[in-house]
Amino acid sequence: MKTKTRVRFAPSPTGYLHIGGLRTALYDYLFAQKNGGDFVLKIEDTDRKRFVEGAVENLISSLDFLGLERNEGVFQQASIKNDNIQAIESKSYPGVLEVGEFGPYIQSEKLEVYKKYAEQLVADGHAYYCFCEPERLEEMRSEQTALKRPPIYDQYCLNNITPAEINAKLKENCSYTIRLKIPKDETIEFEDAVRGKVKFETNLVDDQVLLKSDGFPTYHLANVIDDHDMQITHVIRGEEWLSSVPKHILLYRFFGWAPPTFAHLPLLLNADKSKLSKRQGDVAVEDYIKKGYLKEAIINFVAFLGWNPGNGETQEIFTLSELVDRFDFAHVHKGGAVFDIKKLDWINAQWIKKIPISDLYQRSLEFLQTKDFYVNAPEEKKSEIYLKKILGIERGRLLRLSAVGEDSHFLFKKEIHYDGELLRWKECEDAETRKSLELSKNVLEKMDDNFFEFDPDSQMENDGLKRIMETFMRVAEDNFTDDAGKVDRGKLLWPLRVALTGEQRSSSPFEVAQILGKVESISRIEMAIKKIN
RNA sequence: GCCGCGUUCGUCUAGUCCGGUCCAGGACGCCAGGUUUUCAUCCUGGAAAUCAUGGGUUCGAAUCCCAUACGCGGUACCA
Repeated sequence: MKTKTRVRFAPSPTGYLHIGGLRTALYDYLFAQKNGGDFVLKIEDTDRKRFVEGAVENLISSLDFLGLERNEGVFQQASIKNDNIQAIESKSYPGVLEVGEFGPYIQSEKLEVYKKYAEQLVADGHAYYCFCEPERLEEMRSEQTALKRPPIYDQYCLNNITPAEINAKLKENCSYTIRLKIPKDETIEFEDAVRGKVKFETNLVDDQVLLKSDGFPTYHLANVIDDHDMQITHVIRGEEWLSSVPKHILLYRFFGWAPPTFAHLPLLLNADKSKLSKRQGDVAVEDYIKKGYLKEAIINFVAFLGWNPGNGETQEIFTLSELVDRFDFAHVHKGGAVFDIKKLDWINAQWIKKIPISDLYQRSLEFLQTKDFYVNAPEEKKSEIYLKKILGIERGRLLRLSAVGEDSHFLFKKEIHYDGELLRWKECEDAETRKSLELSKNVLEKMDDNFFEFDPDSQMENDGLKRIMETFMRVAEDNFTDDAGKVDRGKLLWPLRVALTGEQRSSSPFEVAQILGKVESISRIEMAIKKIN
């Protein structure tokens, strides 16, 4: 019988969800979904020194926001879709829930388990107690480095302390650690899902501490035990873990367990190829969300950092479920990938154009509420339908949600202010400009009111806009064609656009007029005519 | 230092397993031109990689082998 695919994302609560962590979680999700498997979230909080308050909750929220659903492990009430699911509240993190039969999913809650296994290893002769002081270890290491030898524990406590002495020390409550006893002269070889065969000589592997003197396990011990307890079949993690795999393989062997498949992902890099770091830009997923990147775009972009669908595929924009269909380890890259924000911007712009207008509206509101032009706008210019109309013309030029409305601020104002000189098209005389504006005004006055009504949610072509445009184009041809038969549409359209927007650059006058409506458009033109005198 | 992993346009990458169709394809960015005035969008075109370097195998190598260089990761009672 084929065992069910089970993967896990195992972040440490030392801050927020890092973009590299997201990439790992994404690949976990994609791989699990693709194989009809389970995706488990557990928390590795064995390092109390680096623990950050609120980080667990934040990690969960970020994954939820991005839509990377898990079916087991650590949750928050809001992320549990099914009311029938049995959840236990965590003791160490109030409000955090644990769901599933293989818990606890928080390492600090299963300390006795790790200790029991560590002691079992000692009993079986695969690990030993170590009473060395940190100072001695440090001294030993610097001596080794000075002699240009690999810094490795010298096994002092393995060779120089009798069982009776160990018992005595334990009775005295001496501070101790438990170290893994690495066998000599062995080659550990394994098959990595992305890198292929990798081997290590055990003689160069340190007798790793498994249980720290504070009673907490190290990553190596806790990780192996958890993955076994939780029946994890594929361990997907960053490349920084590759060198510790021999320790993990040995642990699996000593416990008599079959190791999972390992897949070590390439690193994410800064522009200068160093490991992606905060110094050179944002690394927290929530920073990107705050800047107005859509979750779809973040996922789309991150998925392509180290993976591609292969086979000459030229599609670049993928939904989460399309990614699930295509994902495989064969196309995961081995080399690190530079995080290029320009490409993210482009993908974001594509997604802003792609999502339904009602969706764009919902997501834009929180950004709009931070803008003065929105806050100070009259109520009728804050209506859902009006905002959707604005978004309809803005989405084509918007890179990030955080800039929403900025290019259309004149649509939020009752009155616009600008220098009348801006109305002049090229070398035109004032009289010509005035004539042009009078003409536009006339055209608008005679225009069918229906042209100005449209449903921003509709997928259908905006017929009114088409008609408004056609009308003005015809008028331009009729009035501004020179003797050579060349039309200078700018003579009509530039003053019109400036009159409506007060801006040097903006959307087309047709779109703006349609949104403003007939009455307001005309009054803005009248305003403009006054400016010329 | 030692161990491990990597290296195709500025960037993300296709192609590498199964050598010829690759004087290396796509995308972002950049440059130029075009469309309905401006900006943006969109469209068309362009510049951009001696496939890290050197050797070997072969009729033929980005693709196979070896060496070197460079980069990165690990080398903790951190994950």
